[in-house]
Amino acid sequence: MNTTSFSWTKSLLQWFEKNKRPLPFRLTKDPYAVWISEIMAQQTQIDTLLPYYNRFVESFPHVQALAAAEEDLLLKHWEGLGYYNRAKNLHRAAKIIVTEWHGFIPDNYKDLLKLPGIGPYTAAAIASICFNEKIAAVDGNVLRVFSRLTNSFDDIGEQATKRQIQHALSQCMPDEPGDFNEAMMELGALICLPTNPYCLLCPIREHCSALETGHVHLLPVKKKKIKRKTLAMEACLVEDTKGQLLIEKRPDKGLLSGLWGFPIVEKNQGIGNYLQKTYKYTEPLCLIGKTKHVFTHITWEIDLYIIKQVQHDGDKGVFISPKNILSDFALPTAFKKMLRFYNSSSRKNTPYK
DNA sequence: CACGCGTGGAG
DNA sequence: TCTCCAAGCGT
Repeated sequence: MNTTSFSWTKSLLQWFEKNKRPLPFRLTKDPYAVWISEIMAQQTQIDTLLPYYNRFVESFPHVQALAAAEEDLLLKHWEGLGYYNRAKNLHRAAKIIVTEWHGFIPDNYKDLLKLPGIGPYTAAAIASICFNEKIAAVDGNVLRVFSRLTNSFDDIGEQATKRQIQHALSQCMPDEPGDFNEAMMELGALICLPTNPYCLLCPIREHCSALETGHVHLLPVKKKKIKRKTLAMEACLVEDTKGQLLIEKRPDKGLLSGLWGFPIVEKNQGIGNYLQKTYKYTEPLCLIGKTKHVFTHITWEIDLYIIKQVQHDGDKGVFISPKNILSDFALPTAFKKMLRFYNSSSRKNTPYK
């Protein structure tokens, strides 16, 4: 087994040193900061997470602060970033680190892998960047770069392919494994793009099998297509006599679990029926607009209704002013759209779409 | 292994 | 408008 690093490693590392983006979490090897950034980076582009990262580490500067935080506050910091289970797993892991690891983040791949929310990619990223462990961090960028370098038509959607690539790269890590991993990802993010890659600017183009054979545009191979089902939904803004709106905490399982939102049900259930059964509201509903919200695997086609001047005595649901909903509650984007529409349409006739 | 799980940018 | 895709993980 050849366990020396690849011949192109040096060129890649030199390119990385010169071209890497100045990201805030690159200013430190603090495993806590790197951990947070890597969790946020899962399935998320770096530019998107930057403001979230800065706010998060300011509010929760160390693992003890994170472990002691209220989950609602944590979710508020995650609001709009998506994949909210990441925040919950981060919380669970923080508590485990405090109670079982004396507040120290595990310093190796194997132990990191045991923590909730940390899989093969994230464990490898933290272990290599913070603790110099020679283990490959294989994300979507690396799968693409490696497929092209080796002219491999293996399906990168397969778990087996990911394992093989991680194994192959891990056998050949240089003495700067963290830099190597980051360099591979940075190359994928800046040069070896999914479409129209900048091959002429690539520091390892002379070693690229796909470029040599003209297959760059065919790689990587990903067979599985996402199939998205459409659900017809009905949502309702329930307004009381003081102009406050009814919000509900979503169930603790499933889509957007643990966050807050306005009453919403599938159309065949009927929002009027739901409100009457749950809150005994009998005031008339008025359709005020239609919109669509697209998740990874579901599309909601939403009919938005409103009920005005609802009488309630406090025990029938949580009523909060729109301003305080925005400032104090973690509201997913689908519901924020409704609130924006509500705020603007009270002054002028804005189409809801 | 297949599927559930958000959102925003780019072509 | 539609599709893909992004520093993936849990079940």
